[in-house]
Amino acid sequence: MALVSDFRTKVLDVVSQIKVGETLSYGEVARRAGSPKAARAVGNILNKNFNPQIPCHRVIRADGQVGGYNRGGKAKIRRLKQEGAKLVFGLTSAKV
DNA sequence: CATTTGACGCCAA
DNA sequence: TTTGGCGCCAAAT
Repeated sequence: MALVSDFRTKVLDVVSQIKVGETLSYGEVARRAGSPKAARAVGNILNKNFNPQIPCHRVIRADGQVGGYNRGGKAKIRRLKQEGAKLVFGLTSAKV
């Protein structure tokens, strides 16, 4: 009953496990959720399930980009910087 | 029920 | 190195 869809629940669970200052990529979350190729699905799930309990803003792309955010990528970056996450630099990946 | 979209990821040109 | 295209999964329409 509690299982709406294994993936959805698992993804939300994994994301909620992210600690402060840590950032996971969609691919990583997808892999933990049980499907290493469901990175797209992960983004979709988070996008339609913005749970205040889940730090979806700590989930970024594998390229190092922040990706997107229901509130706007800017807000996401802001939140990550505020928590001390290793953000490259805004939206443009400044590959040092 | 089938099709389209979407916060991605990786390979090829 | 950069840009483009394909592949994969789930949810929405």
